[in-house]
Amino acid sequence: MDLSELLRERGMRVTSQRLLIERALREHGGHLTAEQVHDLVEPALPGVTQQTVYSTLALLADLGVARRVVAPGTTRFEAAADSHHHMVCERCGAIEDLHARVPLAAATRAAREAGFVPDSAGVTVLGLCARCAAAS
Amino acid sequence: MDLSELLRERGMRVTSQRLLIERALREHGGHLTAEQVHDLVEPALPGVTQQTVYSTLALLADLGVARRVVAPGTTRFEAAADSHHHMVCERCGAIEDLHARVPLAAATRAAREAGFVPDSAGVTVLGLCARCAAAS
DNA sequence: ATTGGTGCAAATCCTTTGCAATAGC
DNA sequence: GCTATTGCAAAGGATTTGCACCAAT
Repeated sequence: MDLSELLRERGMRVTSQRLLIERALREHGGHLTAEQVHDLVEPALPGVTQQTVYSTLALLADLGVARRVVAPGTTRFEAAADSHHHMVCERCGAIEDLHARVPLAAATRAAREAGFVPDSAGVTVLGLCARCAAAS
Repeated sequence: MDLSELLRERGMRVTSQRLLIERALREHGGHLTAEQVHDLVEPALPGVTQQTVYSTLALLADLGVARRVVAPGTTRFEAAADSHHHMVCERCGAIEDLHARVPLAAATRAAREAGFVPDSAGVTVLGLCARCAAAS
């Protein structure tokens, strides 16, 4: 299902801001801060404000099209394509994808048993990225 | 090893702020925001500033005595005692402990292979806490 | 006596909010 | 034309920084 349809289906308006921000997220592939998203779409949308980026990212997250990745200092966003895990550098805050198969069914089941309604689950590995490890 | 020794060993000063903040973290057991930590130690340390709390928490995290838990909106801190997982409510930001056995060796090994130097790893389940789920 | 820590104040950064203008329906 | 979205401006909250005083060594 494509974003335009999804928006129309919910009676929301299809704007170039929404389409372009979603595309930027999808094409970049990485974990972007709101500011990076702004800079990415600015050429195509001269004058977009950071606030529009924020509200659009929140909307995309609500729609399930984007995913919020909590990071030290700032929230980052990624396209909600495939599920993967994250390595977070404790020194510089960089986030990298981690591809590993981890069985999480037990975790989500335990969460559900605790009264929690799970939406998604993932592994976060904290440590030092290669660059910061080399520098110390 | 106790905090006083740890500090002395590194040539750092043993202050009541450091000892009491660490104790508050350990005795409370939960995931505290810097502000909550401040309010907890304020009775015993009249006039402590939020800045002292911040720098002390950063120090404790560096020493490995406390652990930073990245949460939406604000960073939280917990005593670095036992390793457990977290459920994070996407609506209200609450964090709860999740007790489940999840094999993470594969994840840390994959991280190491990617040049990352893992420090700790844990599962984060995103979703709605019982209270927020009931309210919607 | 030294100097690392703390308190105090102000600055900075990220994010949200209020309102008028604009653009999608 | 109606109203959700955007842009603009400002506020708010979390965290950091700079500097002078105090206290641990």
